[in-house]
Amino acid sequence: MNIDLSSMMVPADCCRPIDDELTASDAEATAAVFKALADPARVRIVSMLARSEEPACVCELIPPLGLSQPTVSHHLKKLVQAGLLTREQRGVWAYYGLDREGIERAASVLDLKGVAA
Amino acid sequence: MNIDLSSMMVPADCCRPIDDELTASDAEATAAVFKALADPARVRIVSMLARSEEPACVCELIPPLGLSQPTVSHHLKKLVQAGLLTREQRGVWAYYGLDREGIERAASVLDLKGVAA
DNA sequence: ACAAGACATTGACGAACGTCGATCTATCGT
DNA sequence: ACGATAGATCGACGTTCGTCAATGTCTTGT
Repeated sequence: MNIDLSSMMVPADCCRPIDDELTASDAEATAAVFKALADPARVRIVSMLARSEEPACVCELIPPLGLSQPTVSHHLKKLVQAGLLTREQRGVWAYYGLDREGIERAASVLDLKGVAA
Repeated sequence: MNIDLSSMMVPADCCRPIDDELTASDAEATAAVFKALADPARVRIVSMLARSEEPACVCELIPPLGLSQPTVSHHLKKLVQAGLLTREQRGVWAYYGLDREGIERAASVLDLKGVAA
């Protein structure tokens, strides 16, 4: 009682695992970048810096965010660690700017063109 | 002892708040999408579906993920709610596929071209 | 009608996260 | 050297998240 699997339209043999071409560490690294953007405050920070072109210091960001200074510093650190922001010390002030390269790298992950057929 | 502020190279008048052109709810909505992608398992799910073109049923996803069935269902629900995946019931099976439109909408947020000068 | 299978939902638990007040560090002007 | 200020770090708190076992729901075949 052999069955020709190739001729079946509806796969009764569902549940054959499809291969994951993404390593566990690759997925973790990608998720880490999105995790950095998974907070309203950090989205607003990136949004503000994207429109200012020139870097901004921390004190400029605190009022519009409505958060305490330590909290803003915390978010900025997360974004720098994710490679989305750059930090530059100018005297007493710390200036944060967009890491265009990092942003583009994150955007390329969502690029569906060139993937699959 | 008047001071000409416009001629100062270093802004002693730092810390003037820059305006946030993104509403709080807008930032929250954007963050919600990234939050859906802020997990290694969900990144792998999207990655797998991006390469398969045709939707896949849950049972196909469980083995490569190495997670329990309820956990996989949980992740799939999150991705659907974020507008990144579509769900279609075919008999006993539930087929999940990429929501290309949703993915592109998320990617457009990271698009720096057209923003700032 | 009934049993089996695919998937969703619930409840519980530990880990990670966002937030703040308090404190520490570093830089500048006097 | 000192006081003032920008920003980072620490410690603690409540909340959210990822995970699983157990259970529920719905569809299919007998």
